[in-house]
Amino acid sequence: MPRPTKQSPERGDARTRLLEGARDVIRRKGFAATSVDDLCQSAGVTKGAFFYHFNTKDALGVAVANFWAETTSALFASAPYHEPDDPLDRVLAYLDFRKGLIDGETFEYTCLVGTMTQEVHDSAPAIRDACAASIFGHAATLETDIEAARKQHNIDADWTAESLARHTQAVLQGGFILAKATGDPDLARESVDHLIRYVRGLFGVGPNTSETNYEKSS
Amino acid sequence: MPRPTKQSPERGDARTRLLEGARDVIRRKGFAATSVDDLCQSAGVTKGAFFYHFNTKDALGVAVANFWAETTSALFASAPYHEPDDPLDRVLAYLDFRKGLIDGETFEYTCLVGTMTQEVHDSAPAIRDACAASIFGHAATLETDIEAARKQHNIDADWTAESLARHTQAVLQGGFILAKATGDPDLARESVDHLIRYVRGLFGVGPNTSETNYEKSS
DNA sequence: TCCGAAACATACCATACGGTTGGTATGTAG
DNA sequence: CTACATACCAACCGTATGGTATGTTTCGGA
Repeated sequence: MPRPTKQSPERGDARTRLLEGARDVIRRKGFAATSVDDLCQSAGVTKGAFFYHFNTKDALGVAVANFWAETTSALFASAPYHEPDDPLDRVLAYLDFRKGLIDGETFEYTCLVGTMTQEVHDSAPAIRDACAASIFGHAATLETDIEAARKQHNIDADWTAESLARHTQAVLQGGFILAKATGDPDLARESVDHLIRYVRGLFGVGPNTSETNYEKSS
Repeated sequence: MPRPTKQSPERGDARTRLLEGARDVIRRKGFAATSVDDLCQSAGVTKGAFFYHFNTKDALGVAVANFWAETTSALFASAPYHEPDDPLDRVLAYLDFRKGLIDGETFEYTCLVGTMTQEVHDSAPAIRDACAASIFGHAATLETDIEAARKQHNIDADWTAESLARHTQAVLQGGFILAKATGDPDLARESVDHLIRYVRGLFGVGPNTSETNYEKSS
């Protein structure tokens, strides 16, 4: 049973605070450069609490990757891009939704599991696998709509829905890297625009159909 | 004047060996997780040699990013994809060339400066800027051919050559992440295939023109 | 042949790191 | 009220780390 801490009883239990803090700190500094003390400070707990909930630092890495998978899948499941009847419109609305998420500070919109994958792919298989499950699990949710769109629009494609779904994730991940290189989220949005143009081209639709615009109004 | 070491007199001077070792070790383990001792071991030198050539670990980070920029630009400058007369064929040949480079172990084909950007973008501006210069400097070499192709083929585009050049780098970087997540280079090649299909679509050419195939014959 | 600087190697230091230990407050079941 | 598990805290430990101080080798030039 989680119990609130004396210092901050309103912020939830220590384990959740550690995961939320880790999510943000690791996106700023990376996994290896983030010390256990950093993680404890971001959560407002001591190392005793940390190692009570996680046996090792790597164990937190796995846990925060799973935490990321759960929270993002909940976000996407409740997002409005599922509304259109045409599955192609849902795919395009998804991409527009993703584009709208790219806003604010770098650590706010970049992908935790993409970042961690880069770092630990060769040294921490458990973390890498958890990250991969998050990435490809999300891609699978998109694959459904892509395949439905392919059938509904009678596209005789030389590509698979699976590969296109993965490609969307690759474009997003790559866009994040360019954005990090300059600190400018426009570079990530720019690649999403190219991706949208590509998908439209695959399905033979023009640059302006009538899907809802989900971009932030800022 | 560089001097060969007793242990390995044939492998060149210590500074170059440190840069070459850093290039490979950092691509495996990441920058933060790579210790100075790791770097010294990979080069077969001691810490005295390391700190004689580089004041700090971060200074090596900047140096290895510049080293990467120099060596890769030399590789691409001498690559055969510049041969076609049609600039569009050069662009497509470039993408085919990049696809052919994706082979072997993960650390052999992934991008050093993309990896380092992810890690240090918020904590080591000097390294980040050196990485950004490498990425966007390379993209600029591609931009020339794209712009020439756009004019030659009379494309009235709603995209710029600059943005498309950056997008190619984003796709490659994103493909590397997916490849790292699974250890399978096919995932990176798959995204390049989508990118090639996109570029063909932008210029209205079919799936099979006659550019040379630069893929490795392995 | 001698010298001095460049190019390393060796030994060492202070600190930060991941992890451990012992203890304490709180909740809960009987 | 007892007994015990959960959830956390404070202090500590051994080691690895980035960095330094100093010694040693190599080599071109006077």
